[in-house]
Amino acid sequence: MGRPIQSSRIPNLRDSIKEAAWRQISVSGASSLSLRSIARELSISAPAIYNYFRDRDALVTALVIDAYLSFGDSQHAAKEKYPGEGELLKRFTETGIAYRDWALRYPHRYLLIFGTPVPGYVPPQDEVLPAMMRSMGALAGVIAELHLAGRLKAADIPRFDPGACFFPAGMFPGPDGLLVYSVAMLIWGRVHGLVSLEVTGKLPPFGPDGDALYRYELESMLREFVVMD
Amino acid sequence: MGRPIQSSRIPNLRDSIKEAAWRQISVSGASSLSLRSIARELSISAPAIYNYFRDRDALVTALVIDAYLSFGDSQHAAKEKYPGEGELLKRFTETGIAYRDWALRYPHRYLLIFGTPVPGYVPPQDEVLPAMMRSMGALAGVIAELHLAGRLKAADIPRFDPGACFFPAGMFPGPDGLLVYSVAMLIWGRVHGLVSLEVTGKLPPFGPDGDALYRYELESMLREFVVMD
DNA sequence: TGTACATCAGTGAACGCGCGTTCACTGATGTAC
DNA sequence: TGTACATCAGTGAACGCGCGTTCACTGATGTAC
Repeated sequence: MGRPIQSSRIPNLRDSIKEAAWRQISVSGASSLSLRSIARELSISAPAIYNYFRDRDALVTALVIDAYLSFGDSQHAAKEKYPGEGELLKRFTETGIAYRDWALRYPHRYLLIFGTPVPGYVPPQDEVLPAMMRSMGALAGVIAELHLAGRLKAADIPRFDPGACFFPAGMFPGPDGLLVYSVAMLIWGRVHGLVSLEVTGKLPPFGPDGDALYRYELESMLREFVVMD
Repeated sequence: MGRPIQSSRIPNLRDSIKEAAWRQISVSGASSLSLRSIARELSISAPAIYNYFRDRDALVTALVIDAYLSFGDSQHAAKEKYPGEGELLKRFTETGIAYRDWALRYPHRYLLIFGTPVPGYVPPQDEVLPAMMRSMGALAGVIAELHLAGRLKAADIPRFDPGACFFPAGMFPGPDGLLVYSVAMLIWGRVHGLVSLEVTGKLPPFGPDGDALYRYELESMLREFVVMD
């Protein structure tokens, strides 16, 4: 009969723990994430989790990083759909649409990284920063490309000082990086506004009119910030 | 010597409980609000709270309503600073600025009503609705007034169907209420976007450049939606 | 091939903690006569 | 003015629960000889 076909051990337990954690977050939010109930769901004992994560906070940090990675993948994939020099506007729009699509597909990931902070938890900057910068860098990069192509309405847009910002200094290098930063903040604000209202259920979500509202905003940004053909 | 000057009872205990609750929320967020720790802070026993609130959820609901009332007070006060017929633009700007000022002054009240929902808690619509509609009605009212004065760029702005929305049907009566609704959603989205990024610490908060960024957005909305003089 | 051993993922019991809520109660207060 | 009484805000003990984390352990697995 040979060895037993299935071992009692779960393969890739580390990943299974994270999946169970996401499932719990989608039910009751990140602040009430519990190691014991994850263990219960996986039919393992709670201390077993400590073989994979130093403590509860380390698990949350891993989730935050995964969320940024997944978000970044979707942002860069969208951006790379239109890599041509003449496709800058399409590139912008596609990346903007991907922002919302990802958020609606993974609302709890979006809220974990962009929503109300989890009380009592501060993500360790040194661990999270690379994934965060990569993900936010996609849309910011498109804006920088628009600027390099001389297509930002540079004269009309005021420069805002980053100060002590979410984004580290040096994220927007090049000539007049402040302009790129300022446009990025304005655009991020508008995009985040609609998306977070939708994701928290305050706008009619997932519907065709959510689409229309959002697309209108993207077009309106182009009209306002970009020199059209 | 007469009666003891101070009784061991706290006057206005109901209010004291709510104040202690806000203090706790500002430290560790609404999701970890605890009746026992409120009691501890007030040096009373936990069951005493049940004389004033049916249960924990009832306390949260009272906080939500208070937040809407406080927000609504600030919105209507700002709006009434410029009641004249020729002061429509100032009225809009002032109300918009009050939106952010209130949020920055009471960040946890803002997050309680507009942030990530408290897991496991759904505010009872029938209790919360009046305070909510009054507060959101201020800015919406200004937009309706702009429309009545024929100053919305009606032709350029698409109409979005409210669908199953945060706002109940009938919030925007009058001719072409859908236009008012659509503009209100667009404006709310932009306002909420910047404000929520600031309130959650993702933009440099409380600084002069937060001011500038926000004022730029308000002006940009006027340019986009309103027929200027 | 067979045996001794090291590894180490996962266990079960225990620690000390805080929570919401209930219950019978107490004791100060104000009122009625 | 003095007494009997009703009211009811607040108490203390108890209920059953879930939590993160630690600890010494077990027992299956794979390796060295």
